Amino acid sequence: MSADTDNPQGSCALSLSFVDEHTAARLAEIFKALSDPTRVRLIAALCAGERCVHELAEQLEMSQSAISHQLRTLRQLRLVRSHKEGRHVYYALDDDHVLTLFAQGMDHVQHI
Amino acid sequence: MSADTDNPQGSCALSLSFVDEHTAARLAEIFKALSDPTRVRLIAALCAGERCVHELAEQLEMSQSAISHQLRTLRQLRLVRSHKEGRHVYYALDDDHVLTLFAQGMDHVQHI
DNA sequence: ATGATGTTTGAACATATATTCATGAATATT
DNA sequence: AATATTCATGAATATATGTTCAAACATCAT
Repeated sequence: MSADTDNPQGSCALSLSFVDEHTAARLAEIFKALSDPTRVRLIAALCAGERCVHELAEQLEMSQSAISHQLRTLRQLRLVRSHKEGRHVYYALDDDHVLTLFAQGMDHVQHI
Repeated sequence: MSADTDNPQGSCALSLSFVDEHTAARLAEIFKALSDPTRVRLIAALCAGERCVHELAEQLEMSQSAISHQLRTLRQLRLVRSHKEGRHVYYALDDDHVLTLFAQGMDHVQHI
């Protein structure tokens, strides 16, 4: 069996198999953002629309500080964006890409 | 602004926003599997077809032990499957779901 | 059998991570 | 002004994770 020509996964597989270390690191970073249950629940909550920090803290029944720390992680990785309205800081999914990625993960979980 | 009726993300968002803790944990687990650069590179390598451990170790220029440890993580999360042929253990992506999830991540990275 | 090859496993260590608590900054209310 | 609310930040701690090394296991060849 020749491993080099063996390609059971389809035509797009070839380009995916050439992932340089930098890209691999960035990919890992994105997935790492979603590798924590709290952050998963935050993303899920934001699928329904934007929310401010204390709303998210209530919904997840966690301290405001903990939520803020996690939102910071999500913010740094551009998975969410925020804007201020008075005292409140509203968070929302950065774009539909995040939702698609998240939904794909859900698919996988439900598929197993 | 009524947060409950605000839904700028589309119709599928509602169901995604109701993610119980167990599902969140499983989702996080899946994403965690892809949250390490080595594992990302492994998945990428396997996109081209099945490979045995020492081939992957050569390609990634890492010790066989390190590769084996990471493959175990991926195996436990059903992202890869393996079968033995003589002394060799061949690994492959478990199904197309993995490839789709991975490709979606690539999309996101290249989109930012 | 003996030795060589391919893979897995366990233990130990260093690093990374999430969480909590305390504090500070900005805004709103009285 | 004084106070309360909302959020961000830093430090400390406990836990989790990746890596390395050594040893064990399985398979094959001689």
